[in-house]
Amino acid sequence: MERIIFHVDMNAFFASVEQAFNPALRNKPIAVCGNPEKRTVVAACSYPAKACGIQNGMSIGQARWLCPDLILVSGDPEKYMAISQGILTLLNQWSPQVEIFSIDEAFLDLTHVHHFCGDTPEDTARQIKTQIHQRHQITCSVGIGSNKLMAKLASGLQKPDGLVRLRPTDLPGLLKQLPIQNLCGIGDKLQHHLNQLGIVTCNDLGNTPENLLVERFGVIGHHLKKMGQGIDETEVAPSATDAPAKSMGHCYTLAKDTSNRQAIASTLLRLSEQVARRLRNDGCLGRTIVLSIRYADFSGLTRHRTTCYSTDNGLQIQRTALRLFRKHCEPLTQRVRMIGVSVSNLTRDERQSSFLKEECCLEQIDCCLDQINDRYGEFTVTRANAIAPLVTKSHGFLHAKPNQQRWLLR
DNA sequence: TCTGGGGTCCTAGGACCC
DNA sequence: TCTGGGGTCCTAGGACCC
Repeated sequence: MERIIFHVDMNAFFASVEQAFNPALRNKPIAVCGNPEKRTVVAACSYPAKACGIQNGMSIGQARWLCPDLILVSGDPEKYMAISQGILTLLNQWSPQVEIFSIDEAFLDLTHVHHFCGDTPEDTARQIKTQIHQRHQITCSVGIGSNKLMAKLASGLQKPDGLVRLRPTDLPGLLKQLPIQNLCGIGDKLQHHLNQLGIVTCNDLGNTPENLLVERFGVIGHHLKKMGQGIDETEVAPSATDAPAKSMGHCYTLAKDTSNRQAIASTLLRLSEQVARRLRNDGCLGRTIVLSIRYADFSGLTRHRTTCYSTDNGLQIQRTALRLFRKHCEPLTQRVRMIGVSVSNLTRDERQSSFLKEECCLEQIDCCLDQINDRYGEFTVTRANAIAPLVTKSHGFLHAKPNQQRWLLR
């Protein structure tokens, strides 16, 4: 039996949500980004903005150059997550097999649903689109195919507000022209390597001898060959909405590239505190600390260290991250552009080690910090050395010194 | 005009055990 | 006493996604 797989893809999701909440933004070129005062890029843009040539990932300067009337909106991830949850609830009413692919995309397996009811898949898709629009005032494109690969390709063929069904008989014509980078899973690096082998279209990929692909790319060679032929046997795997996170992290692009060690250490501490706060909020402890660095020339590295203990303490995370930095990045040969800290190897917090004196003390401090920052906002109180380079005479120091730390009250 | 941020998954390779 | 080979687990690092 031919499978009936839907790929539901929200159109310009973040921008559409902002327009739904603020009618004054509708039908205008808008771009959702980070803090427009800092180095940031376009995370999503409306269709009038796309018409000016603006694309996701583009710098704000370039976007403004292309579209001087562009309206910049600072993104609100919590709002997008709430809408995404609402859409997921709606999709779950259509099939028990719904796989969340990202905040604005999902796969549905409707094979058995359509086996038992009279509606065509296209009818169902139209009903889903109508429901989403009525409830959230945003449009989506639905792709229908006999597997996830084809469904995703189909949804990309008509935007915005599209509905495309690809049947197996449509495949040969489509794959003949389609560039390989349109396939989900082929990014810049893989595309470059494949192009070097003369493989440009999906058809080229599907016709390449499998042993050549395996020889060049290892085990993914088998998978690449199938992708080029439009074959995808993977199931729609229902996502557990309460599945625990596998890692948590934050990264920060500095206002200016720097080789100032104190600024780097402060940023590491600030990021570590942010990560630690999330770990505590989610009741998690992490054992592997990951440092990511991007240099001025955009080269970068990622280095891990797995510790013998699990932690949710910002200072402990920062110490490990700093050790990684000293070991792998110093002496610095060029300025640092971006710094990231994340924690993986997560477990539930059982507080088995909390009887250790130092940890008890650190936990109490963290608890107080969380209460203050929850009430008055992030970074109301933080370790002074987390923002030391930013401190001016106008800031007030609070000279409590638990563990030889200084605290800064904003 | 000058390139963000938050994740997951996969593979290679080493350590370890039987 | 010395040691092959298979399997599993863990870690590190990169590629990829939106």
